[in-house]
Amino acid sequence: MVSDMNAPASRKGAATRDQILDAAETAVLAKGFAGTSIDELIAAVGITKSGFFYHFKDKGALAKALLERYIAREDALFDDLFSRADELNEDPLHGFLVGLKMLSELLADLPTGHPGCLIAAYCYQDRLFDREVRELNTRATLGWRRRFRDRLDRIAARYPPRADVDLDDVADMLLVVADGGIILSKAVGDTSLLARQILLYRDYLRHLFQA
Amino acid sequence: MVSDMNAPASRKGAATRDQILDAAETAVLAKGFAGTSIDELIAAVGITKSGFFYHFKDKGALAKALLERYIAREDALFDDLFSRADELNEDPLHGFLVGLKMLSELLADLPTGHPGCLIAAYCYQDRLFDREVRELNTRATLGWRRRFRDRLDRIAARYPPRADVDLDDVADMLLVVADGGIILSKAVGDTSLLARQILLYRDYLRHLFQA
DNA sequence: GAAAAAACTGTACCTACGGTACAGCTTCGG
DNA sequence: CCGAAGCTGTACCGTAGGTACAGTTTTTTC
Repeated sequence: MVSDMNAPASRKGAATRDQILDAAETAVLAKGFAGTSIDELIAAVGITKSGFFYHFKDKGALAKALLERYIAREDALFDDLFSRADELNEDPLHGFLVGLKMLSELLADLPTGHPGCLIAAYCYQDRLFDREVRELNTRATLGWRRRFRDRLDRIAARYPPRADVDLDDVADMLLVVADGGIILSKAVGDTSLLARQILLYRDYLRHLFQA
Repeated sequence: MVSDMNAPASRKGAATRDQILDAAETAVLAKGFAGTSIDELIAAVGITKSGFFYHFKDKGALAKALLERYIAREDALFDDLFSRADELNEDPLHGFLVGLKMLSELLADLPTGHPGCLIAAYCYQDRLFDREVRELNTRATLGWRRRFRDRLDRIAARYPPRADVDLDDVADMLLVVADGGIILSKAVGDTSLLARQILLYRDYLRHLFQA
């Protein structure tokens, strides 16, 4: 192990920055962006206001960094989850169904429920953000549509689907069920609701391609 | 037309109050509750700050009134829509499917897309509100679950469903698809996405009870 | 181990907003 | 023409976001 932390490595500032982002993510998902004060974040992390503005030039930069990190994490999660499901299964339909089962179980294992989707939170406050952040939101969503659409295309090649459903819509529906499931989970205070909704979507897919 | 505006009628204050609520609803759905200032509301309506506080004792009272009005409107919309669908159809399944078709068309006809669901917006900012408002949110959601669950029970009596799906989950799924569909519509800037997602849910119901 | 860069602190100050308090004015139905 | 509803005007307070910038400590690099 000649090198292991040589690259842009071991900057101490990155740790503080991450702490700020952690505190901000929790707060934004619970109180909205405008409802989250910089003062509460620096209190949570234990730095001063000047320290905060050293990392982020203004609150807008925090918003952008928060979303970028969230998108990267979700991407990594989907990569990991569905590539593992693929390894276990040759058939594209079964692979996707296994991936959805795993996703559902992962969500069911969150003891306090899903913390919330930043994309959804930002959509309901989009006038607070600049064009750049809104475009980031759109691009991420379209990227996930494409990701699932590609899988559906591979499935459709082997299991011809009914002609009257648009596969982009079916791909979107996973995101729809996830985001809607998070909201309903929060609304009724049922942490397991989201996981069951994912299974309903899975059930729909089975109907659609195998019936 | 001896009487038409005699009841508690023609209070001038109610009109102003409604204007405040209109401005607030638009603003809250675009910028969040904390991001909506009282100053912008009074500017939009053309009253003074004192005028605002005459109608609402504080911002929390505005939040509550906003949600109460929203819930009442949605309830009225569902009442109207599905009772009309019932009149056109004897069969409970066909009645529900017709109602969903009508809902989808209604949503497709909104030229600027759905303005957003206050329930969802409040869920992502629930720490800003007191217990009362959060409970209002929960009760409304459970009421809608019950509403759709009742319809599903009537359908299930005639068309026995598969045993492995919970009808509460299927009822929830309509709210899930609606709330998630609104978010995805906003995220990708496609005003017709929501209507198509409702039709996918409708398609799932057909599969579930008729396959 | 010293220089340089990174990661902060401290102070001071400005504006906007939520909220309070309260006195006064106007409009309109009975 | 009285009284209540529906406001306006003024003044004031605390908190939050944000700016500016000089100074200090910690870390990295050579």
